[in-house]
Amino acid sequence: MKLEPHNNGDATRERILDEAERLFAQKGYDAVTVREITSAAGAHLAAVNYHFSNKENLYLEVFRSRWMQRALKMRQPLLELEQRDDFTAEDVVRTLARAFLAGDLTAEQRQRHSLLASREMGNQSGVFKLLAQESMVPFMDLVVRLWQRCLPRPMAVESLELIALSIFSQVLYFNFARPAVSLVTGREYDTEFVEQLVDHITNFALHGLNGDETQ
Amino acid sequence: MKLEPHNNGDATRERILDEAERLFAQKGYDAVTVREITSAAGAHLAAVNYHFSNKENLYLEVFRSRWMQRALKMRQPLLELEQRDDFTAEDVVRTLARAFLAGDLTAEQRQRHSLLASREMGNQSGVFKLLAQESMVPFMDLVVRLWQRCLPRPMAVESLELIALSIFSQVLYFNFARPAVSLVTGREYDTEFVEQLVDHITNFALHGLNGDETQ
DNA sequence: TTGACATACGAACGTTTGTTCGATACAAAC
DNA sequence: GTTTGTATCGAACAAACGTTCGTATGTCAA
Repeated sequence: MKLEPHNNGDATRERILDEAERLFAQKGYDAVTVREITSAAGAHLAAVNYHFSNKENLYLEVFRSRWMQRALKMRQPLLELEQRDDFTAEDVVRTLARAFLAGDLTAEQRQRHSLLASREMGNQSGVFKLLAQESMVPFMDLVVRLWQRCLPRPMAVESLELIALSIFSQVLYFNFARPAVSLVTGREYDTEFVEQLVDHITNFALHGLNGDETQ
Repeated sequence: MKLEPHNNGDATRERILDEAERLFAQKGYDAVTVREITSAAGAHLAAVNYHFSNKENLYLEVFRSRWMQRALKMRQPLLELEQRDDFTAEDVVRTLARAFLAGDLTAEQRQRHSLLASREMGNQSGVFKLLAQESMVPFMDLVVRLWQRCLPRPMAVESLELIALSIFSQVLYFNFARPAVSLVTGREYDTEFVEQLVDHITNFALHGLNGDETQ
């Protein structure tokens, strides 16, 4: 009856991580049960405690080995931009918006990413500290650094930080609040709409309400 | 030993609603227990089921009788603006930002409001539908209407909706993600910083990165 | 004083929760 | 073939969960 060999390598562990991330993003930590995770992963109930000692550590591991890795991937386009010697402020914003909304991850992965992040933004748990210190702060610093290199006239770091946060709040929101956005705009998150969103965020971040429409 | 009379009017009910809202905002629905709520409210465990039939209905009632009422209050300044016959796009944005970040509610109430909202933005529960249909959509419509009356040249409704969502995402984020914002900026949410945030959002929404600094 | 009514209380219910533990099955090493 | 180590399994645990129910205590009208 049993198809899988017992010496599975890390196959079961990985499957549990996958399903755990999916369910944690969808429902939040407390709404998900260990039985739900292991059942979805086709694993035994006790597998969570065997591979991750306990539920809380599994949650932490989701961030350490899944979320962080994806955060690095999403930072990559900006790092590549940093290598170039000519780029504009628009390049920076567009690259950022594209990385979060239309990068090479799947749509589901992006939503997961933002949902998990937004769930941790409110409290001050250990996961939040990891997420903020290891991902958010370096990301903000990078964006500010890029702007300082390409803006025609210098701006205060404090102002640039706030602007970076404003843009960040938008890409986060347009990802994790999809039901709300779809309801207000009446649009589905198809390729066309996502491209429009990238354009909008770029435009808005550059010129605000007074910006020219590029589309 | 008992100080409160048994015929309490709705005092116990109200106390439970208060503590329930506070705890739901802080921890989320599933992380809060009925015992925790009633204990914080100084009420009996069974009081929740007596006054609200069950936990889920208590959660719904928090939104119906607390959250909605506050949402109306926060819309008020914009409705007053609508009565005037002269106002600028800056007035609209500043009034909106001020209502969410520095209105006459307490700082804690504003954070609660945004935390509860952000928790419901991700899923499609019944509470979300209530929140979106009864509060968010009318709010967006109002903002778009105001802009259409005062902008020098007409803009497409779709563009204005996206801009309204962008501003909304910022005021929401700067409220519910206070730990993250404080960590990145190194600032506490004192009066001065909140005023700076209102200025920033207004400025950013009007001119984006290219905006003049008014401060 | 009595009755009806609303609220609060104590105590328990059945279920679900995360976790534990010993037994079992398999692969690789000796 | 035996041993060793890793992974899975079945079964159970104690604790915590939301909920229920009968009773007690108060208020107010008759």
